[in-house]
Amino acid sequence: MNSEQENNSRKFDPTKSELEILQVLWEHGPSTVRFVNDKLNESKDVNYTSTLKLMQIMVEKEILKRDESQMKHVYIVIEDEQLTKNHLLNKFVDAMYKGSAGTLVMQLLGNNQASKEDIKAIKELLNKLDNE
Amino acid sequence: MNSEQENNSRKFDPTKSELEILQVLWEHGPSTVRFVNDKLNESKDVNYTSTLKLMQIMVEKEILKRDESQMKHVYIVIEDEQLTKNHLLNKFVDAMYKGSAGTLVMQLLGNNQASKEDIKAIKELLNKLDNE
DNA sequence: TGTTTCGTACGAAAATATTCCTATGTTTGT
DNA sequence: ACAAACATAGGAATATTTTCGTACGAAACA
Repeated sequence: MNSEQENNSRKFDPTKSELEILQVLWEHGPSTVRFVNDKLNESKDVNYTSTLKLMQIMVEKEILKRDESQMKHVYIVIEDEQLTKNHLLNKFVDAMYKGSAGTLVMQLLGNNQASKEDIKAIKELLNKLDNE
Repeated sequence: MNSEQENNSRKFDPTKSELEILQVLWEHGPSTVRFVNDKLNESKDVNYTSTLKLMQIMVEKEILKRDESQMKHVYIVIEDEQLTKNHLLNKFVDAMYKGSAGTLVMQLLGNNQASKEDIKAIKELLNKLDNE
């Protein structure tokens, strides 16, 4: 169905690198640059000041805010994780499936990209939706 | 479930603009630059030679091939649409939901982003999967 | 045939995104 | 107090993506 719920969320389009940072923050909550950088370095090679710079830019863009009360600033995601993911998901569905969520799910289910547990959970959710 | 089926498809990562072009070609089949550019101009403002350049680059990258037998070259998508979408979907799921397709579907279903028809179709597909 | 229109090729400019160097100050430990 | 380790700030260098100006040949047509 349509997914153009053009929510209040302002046009927010994290770049690839910004998304990597967001993922760390989503997973671990408010963090210092050092922590985020260490996490990033588990999978790629990036200099501390690069991460710092990026996070500073994200503050400017109001993607993050930070607590400067300590010397080691703590960065916090501003928009709720689910809201952001929702927004990105909608964008993705619109772009790739012309807004048809059903088509996407079809593809997901039809290509064995969902586990047994996934499928079970989905069925339960569907049942729950039925009873409403 | 994991969705790292690292398929044969080479690492293919269309940029934003490239994706817009792919969408036109997916929807309308092999097309000339003129046609694609006109389509793009329905929603944004872009110069003919910009689109041309982009499509030429996509040929270099082997995202597109082209038929030069006519003066007006006809551009054709190389990789199958579904394969590409699959690949992008996997990437998206991995990035946003740590590879859990179920989580994504949850979000989709849980947020009224799926229509009644979508839901019906999904149920049917689930039943079909059951009977296999 | 001359001119206008439409096509491709190519390089360079402009806009974005990413990385990191350098300066400078704070904390930690000896 | 001094050195080493660590923090931020900011600008510059790179890399990538996107846009478009210019050149030039083919087609359309008056």
